[in-house]
Amino acid sequence: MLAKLLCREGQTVSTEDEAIDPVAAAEAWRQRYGPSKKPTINDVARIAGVSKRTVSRVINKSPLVKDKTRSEIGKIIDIIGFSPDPQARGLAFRHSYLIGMIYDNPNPQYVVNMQQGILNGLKNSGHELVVHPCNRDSDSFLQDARQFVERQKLFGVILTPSVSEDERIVAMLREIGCAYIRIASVALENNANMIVSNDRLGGREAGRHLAKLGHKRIGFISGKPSFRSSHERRLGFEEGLAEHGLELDPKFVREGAYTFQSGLDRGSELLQLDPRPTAIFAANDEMAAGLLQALRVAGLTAPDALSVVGFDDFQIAISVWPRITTVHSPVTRLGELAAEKLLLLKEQETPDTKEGENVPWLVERESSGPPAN
Amino acid sequence: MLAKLLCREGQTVSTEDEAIDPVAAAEAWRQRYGPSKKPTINDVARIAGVSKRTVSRVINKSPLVKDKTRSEIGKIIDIIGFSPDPQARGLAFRHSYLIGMIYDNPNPQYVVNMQQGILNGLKNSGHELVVHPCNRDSDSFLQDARQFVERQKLFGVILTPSVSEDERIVAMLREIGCAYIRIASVALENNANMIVSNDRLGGREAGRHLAKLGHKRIGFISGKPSFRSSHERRLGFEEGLAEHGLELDPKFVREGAYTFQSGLDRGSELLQLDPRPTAIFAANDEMAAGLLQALRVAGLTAPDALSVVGFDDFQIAISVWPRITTVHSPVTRLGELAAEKLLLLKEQETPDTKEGENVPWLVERESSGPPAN
DNA sequence: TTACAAAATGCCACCGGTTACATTGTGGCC
DNA sequence: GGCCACAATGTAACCGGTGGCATTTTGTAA
Repeated sequence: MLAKLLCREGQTVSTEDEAIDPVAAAEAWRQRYGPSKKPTINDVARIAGVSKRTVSRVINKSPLVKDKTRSEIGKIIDIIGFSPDPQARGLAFRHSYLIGMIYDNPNPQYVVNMQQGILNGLKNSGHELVVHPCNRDSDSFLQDARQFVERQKLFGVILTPSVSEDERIVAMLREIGCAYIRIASVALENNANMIVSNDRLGGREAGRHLAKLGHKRIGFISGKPSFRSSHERRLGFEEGLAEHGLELDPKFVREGAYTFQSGLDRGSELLQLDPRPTAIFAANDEMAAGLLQALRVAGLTAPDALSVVGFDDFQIAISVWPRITTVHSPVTRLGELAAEKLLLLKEQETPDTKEGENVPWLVERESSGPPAN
Repeated sequence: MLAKLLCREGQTVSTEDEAIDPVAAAEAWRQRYGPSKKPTINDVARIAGVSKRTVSRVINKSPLVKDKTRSEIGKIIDIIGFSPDPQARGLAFRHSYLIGMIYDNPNPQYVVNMQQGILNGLKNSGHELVVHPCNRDSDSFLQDARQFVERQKLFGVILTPSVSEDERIVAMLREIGCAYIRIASVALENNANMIVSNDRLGGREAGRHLAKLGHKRIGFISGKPSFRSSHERRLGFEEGLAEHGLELDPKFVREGAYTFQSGLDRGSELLQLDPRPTAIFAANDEMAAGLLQALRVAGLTAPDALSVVGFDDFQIAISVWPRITTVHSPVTRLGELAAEKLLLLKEQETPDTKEGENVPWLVERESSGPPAN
């Protein structure tokens, strides 16, 4: 009995070696301060009985920490709910945990899908998304962007079309050493910094589709020439036609502006031709919808009078009748990939650049069919 | 000659009083470090020959600084291009310069317009916008939001419908002491924290419009009952009708879901009634577009067979034919007001709460007209 | 000119993390 | 057992600002 007691005491004394049980101490701490107190690294260090430097090492996954120490500190962190202050961390690291999305794409659905994708890719990484719409024609465009990046010491930025095609901003980012990912329809540089949407392949699908349906007089409505995607979609479209021995007749080609109205206007022009085309590929859904409108105005309907194919597969493609056969562009996925790549970029883990991962695909709906006759 | 020299020397000596010319010193500094060096408060202090605390006072517009000192420091700041580091500042102030936008509105155009509006309101304030889409039905909804706010120590958040109508998140924000502005269709609390869009007044316009056109059999397609705006729009609509001695017949009322498809489906149902309504107010444009679709499917056209009025005045309202007569809701402006109010909220300058500032207005287009007969 | 309050400024610690470097513990080897 | 290399941890300064309080300067009345 006495021996047992002594033994116990002995144990108690021996545990002084590692102070008291860290788990108990952490729980006591949480008890004492209530559930809303936000702990700091100092609290963790005090509870664990180590210096804050050691806690810092655990946070940053330094290999220089003994396993036992690491796991104890880890437990404490879990129990008291510590998470390092991004501001303090950023101050020391000389960068923030903010990702900038710089864009000038006027299509709300593109923007929102892209944002959602980026956020998916950022999830649980401790980073947040800061949005920065811009206007490339503004005099202060570059300066604004630079200030945005430098003031917030952004972790990195993601550029979407058409800003992503602007070499000035890329040069600026490189100059100030800001990590960036460019999302574009085609590789514009070293693909470590690129996510490409392969619009050309999508255009090819559209071309194949109309060719296979038997169309011969085929038209195209482009976007503004300053939009690279429009160019790519056209190139691919022509490739798709060429596979079937067809080519685009310049008199059936018009320059639109990615807007509903331009699709309506250019579409009306094309419909007045004699003979008119039996199928038209519009470089985006918005214009395809305008084109359907033009048909209606002209007293015609798709697909019997004219097959219509769009590009993007946004909501509008299924908000009109007939619903638009279109090329689906995985915008959300692109955003996700961009975010993931950006994070890897900073970890020096040169991200493996799988080629052709994002390929748009055709979605057949009611707006296209075989030509009349 | 000698005197002159002495005089010069004398001046030089006398200026030791205020060290050397601050402007010259600042320019020399900028020369020495090149254009890309980012100055800190210490650089400014050193150049000005004062302590950083004084510079800090200038930055924060403390009245305790002599005018001369203030203007000298101001000049130096301009010349070397100093702007305080938000992270360091935030660390000391225990908050960041980030505004969160928490939203679950599925309409991309609403989201983008709102973001743009908020950014307009934030312009030149040194604050940035961090976006946080969420899902109110998720188990981790509250926890995610809380972590978002606390981790980034957000300056404040802006809530849009329908999160803005969720009392749980508001309670949480209040508990952790985070400033917030709720944007909603109607005042839900003390209006220091509210921006109201007065959807009821917009609905009233819609009601008046159809009543004035002479319609008697008038229908309504609502949004989900969980959306307050839908309720408000309906109330206003009924008021507008009532002004002309009309009331909404329950058999002409259907519950939609703010989606194109629901407009199409509920619209088809209403069109099959006999007698069918001669006018229908859809609680948003998306459903109004679906309703137009339903008309087309039924072989009918607007406005002769049916007048259609929508709400929002988003792109889709002019991307269909006939273009939709709709109630314009100034979403961008609401965002701007919310941002401004949030900034004022923190400055304690209780923002003056002009009532009825944001009133939706009717935009007449081709989808509405007098009833047949 | 002195006295003294008020205005203007400086000093130092601190916000919550980090890096550079010093120090202590540990195991292997002779 | 003693020496040494290396693993594990601690110390102090720093990132770029801020608060509290002490100190100096200024303006004004006696």
